[in-house]
Amino acid sequence: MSETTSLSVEESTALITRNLEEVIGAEEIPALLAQGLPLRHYIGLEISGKLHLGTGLMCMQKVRDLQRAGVHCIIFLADWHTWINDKLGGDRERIKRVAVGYFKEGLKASLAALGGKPEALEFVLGSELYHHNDAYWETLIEVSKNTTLNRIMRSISIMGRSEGESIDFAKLIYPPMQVADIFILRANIAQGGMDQRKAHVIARDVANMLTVAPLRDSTGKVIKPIALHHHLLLGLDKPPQWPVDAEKLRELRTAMKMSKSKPRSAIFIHDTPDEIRAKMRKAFCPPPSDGLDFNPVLDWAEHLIFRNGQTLFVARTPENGGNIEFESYEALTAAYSDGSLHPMDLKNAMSEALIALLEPVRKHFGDHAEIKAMWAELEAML
RNA sequence: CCCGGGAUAGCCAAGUGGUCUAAGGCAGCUGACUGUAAAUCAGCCAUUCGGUGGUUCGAAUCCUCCUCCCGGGACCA
Repeated sequence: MSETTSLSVEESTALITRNLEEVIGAEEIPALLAQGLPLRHYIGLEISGKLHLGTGLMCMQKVRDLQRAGVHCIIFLADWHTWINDKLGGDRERIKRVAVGYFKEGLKASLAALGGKPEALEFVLGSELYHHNDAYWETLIEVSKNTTLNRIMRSISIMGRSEGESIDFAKLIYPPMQVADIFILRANIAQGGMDQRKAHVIARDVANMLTVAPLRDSTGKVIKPIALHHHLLLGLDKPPQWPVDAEKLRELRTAMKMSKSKPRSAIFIHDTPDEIRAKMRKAFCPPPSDGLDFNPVLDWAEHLIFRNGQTLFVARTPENGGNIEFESYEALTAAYSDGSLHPMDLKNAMSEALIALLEPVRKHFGDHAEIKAMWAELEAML
């Protein structure tokens, strides 16, 4: 508790904004910190299948940073959004059980593994937030009245659906609901992957038009939520288009990301060491001659190891060059580029690094029968 | 409720009475080749065609009933 208050505005700002793909409203942060406004963060998660590293590690790394910066962090368990988006069979009771069971435990364990404070997390369940909450529904209407149908239709990519896809009407309610969530949770910081920016941009655009639940700073002035967008980890499988056409990168990003619906592309937070080794061994890992940009193994090394303040130890036989430890991503890519680090050695090193990083999570799921049962229940409904 | 169109492997999809123990593609799996993966090559991958009853020597293919999906329309005192 004392560590959070001892940070300067600059230090806090740096923690809040580091290691992100994009920050919208970065210039507003120092002022909010300086005036001592309590910062409330939010990240909304659909209760879809198993938790993979994108959620467990990428999302939670930022949550850890925010906690260290003194921000109150809220994990919004979006059971209604899950229902709307046809995940988990659309069974609301099961979704709710998985949310407050498996999901909560998985996220807490992941955050703990990254050095965060799971006990300080606030979990909010969508269905509970909405129940008997006039302000929520009023805000939903206000958000809707201040945006357009076209805008909403263009934003359905936030739910992993492509524009032009045939959808039922409920899916159009999803984006404005997500925006309303932010305001009703009084979150002045909204976090999500790059795929969530459309919802966050709408939130900022309508922020000044809301009358029921506007966000305010300490002086009472209406403010917009700061939007933090973290990197989307590449899937371990070959991108749908290879080589990647830089022109089409925008659309391809989503197709290239790790996805639980493509098991080969993802590692889950409680995968066993052997599963991790097997998936990593099969991972797409193009040679340096193909460039470094869309290599998922390097991508993971950068975002999960180095940006997490760790080093990468590569155990090699003497004939393959002997052991070596990389202190930075730059050093790693330099070695990979000049051919002195073989892809297989890189993969082996990443496997062991991830196994070690996820060890506490596996332990959490393995040691407690009750938590293991939650996981089993989820597996059974996939 | 009415009209029309559908329902074939994880997905897309051919096939409209026998040669269908169901083409092809994607995905997936295995092996070969690479000190990784990818690419390439070889192999595997529906005894079964939404369910039911029937016609027939013989049905995924024709008929009955049922279930579900899609499009349109009707109803809306």
